[in-house]
Amino acid sequence: MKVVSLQLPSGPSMERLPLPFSPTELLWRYPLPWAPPPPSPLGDAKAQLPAGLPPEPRLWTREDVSVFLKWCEREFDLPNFDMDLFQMNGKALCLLTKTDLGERCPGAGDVLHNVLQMLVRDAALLGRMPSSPVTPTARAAPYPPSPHSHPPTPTWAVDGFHHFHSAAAAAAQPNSVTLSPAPSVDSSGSPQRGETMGYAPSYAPSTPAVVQTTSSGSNHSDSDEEAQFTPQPRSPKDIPMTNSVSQNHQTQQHSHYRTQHREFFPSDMPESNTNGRLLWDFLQQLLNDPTQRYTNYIAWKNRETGVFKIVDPAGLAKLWGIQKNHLSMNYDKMSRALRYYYRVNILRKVQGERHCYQFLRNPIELKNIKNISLLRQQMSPTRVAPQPVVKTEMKEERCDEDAVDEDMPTDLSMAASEPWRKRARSDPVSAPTPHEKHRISALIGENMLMKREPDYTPEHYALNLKSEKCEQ
DNA sequence: GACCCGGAAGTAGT
DNA sequence: GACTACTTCCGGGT
Repeated sequence: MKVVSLQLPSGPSMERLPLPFSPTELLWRYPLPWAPPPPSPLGDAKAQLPAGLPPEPRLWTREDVSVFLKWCEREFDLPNFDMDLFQMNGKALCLLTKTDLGERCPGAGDVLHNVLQMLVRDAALLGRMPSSPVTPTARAAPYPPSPHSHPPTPTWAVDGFHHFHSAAAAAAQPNSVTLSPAPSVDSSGSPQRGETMGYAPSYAPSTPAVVQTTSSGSNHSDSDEEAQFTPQPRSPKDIPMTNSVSQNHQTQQHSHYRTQHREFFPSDMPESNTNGRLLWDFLQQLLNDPTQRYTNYIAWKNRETGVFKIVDPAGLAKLWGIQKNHLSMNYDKMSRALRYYYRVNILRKVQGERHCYQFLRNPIELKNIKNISLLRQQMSPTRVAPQPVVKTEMKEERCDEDAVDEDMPTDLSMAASEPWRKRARSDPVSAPTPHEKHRISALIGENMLMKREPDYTPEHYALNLKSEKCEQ
């Protein structure tokens, strides 16, 4: 067995950087934090890479990965890899940590990892790769620069990133991440080459799962919670291993999930102007995942009307916490954030149904709003009428609330908290004083009559875009 | 007890 | 420093 003594320079705190900046992501963001780079010990090996194998590992297809692994077996005299554990593209492969790789191919993880790191680094050196792991070319997509210009897709449920993907799809494809075992309902794995639902897989969020807890020592004091967070497979289909499976295999699964998690909504995600950093966007992206990989966490109840259900509140909160690097996130906290969206009419609660919410705004509309607080300028003074899909039993429940919310403020910021809005239930008589009313009016402004009308219907969501376009 | 609500203060990023 | 979008904590209602 050849000895590959690759001394990868260890970047500054690379492995200790908390999510969402995984070591791998850091590598992408800051490809060469340790300049000047040492000469690549892989120089020879690279020259011997199988013909047709792109020098940039992150551009590899699954087939390329297979070819590469086979090549590694031969070249470095490694034990045969279990190819089932490497059903992924190059980008996903590069996301695997040394530990991950070691779990998948005991005894060869270091070698594989170092080879990959070298290839990645050298590719970055050559400027072959963009700074982001995610759909770099999508930036050229015709994302409307103006908050009032909208892409042409009229159906909001499809979500804005549909067309953005479409535009960038072809060029972005090589950078999509496909991981295996595929968490998708699609047993064939994550979408490849843009075949699913007409979406291009330029952005393929990985299955949310357990965060890295052991390898790389990357996380901090919240690791206790992290350790408790176990992957929640969507269906029996998604559990390729059963209890009878060896611990080793489970570890590999675990590792797999960890790896996926590190890729969760990389911050350079081009599909929106918020990159999943905003909660509504995060939810939208989970909901609109082309392969429906997150339906075990959150799922549409009625996509047309924006009604969705949080299937696994705790799990979803964990995901959100990981996304925001608030690892102590729980549903209580996340739901508080959701409740702030009530104010700006981004969300409403579907009364009478647990964990059910409704988007009140077209995601494209939201994505074109650079600043949520701008919504205060778009607020209709009247609350949205209950949507038809909401269960009838809720209607009574809504009554008092609607009355209370009549002059609902529109500012999401804490600076504009709601002195006039006493607790609806505990203090139903507290109404805005004249002075407060005045302030509300000032907040609402004049020119911001929303497209939503008092008799707002779900159809408005779909039509909202259209009408806005026409107005322009 | 879980869910839901919203006030209040704090925080990280811009 | 102002602002945003939460996060955290909490008391209270369902």
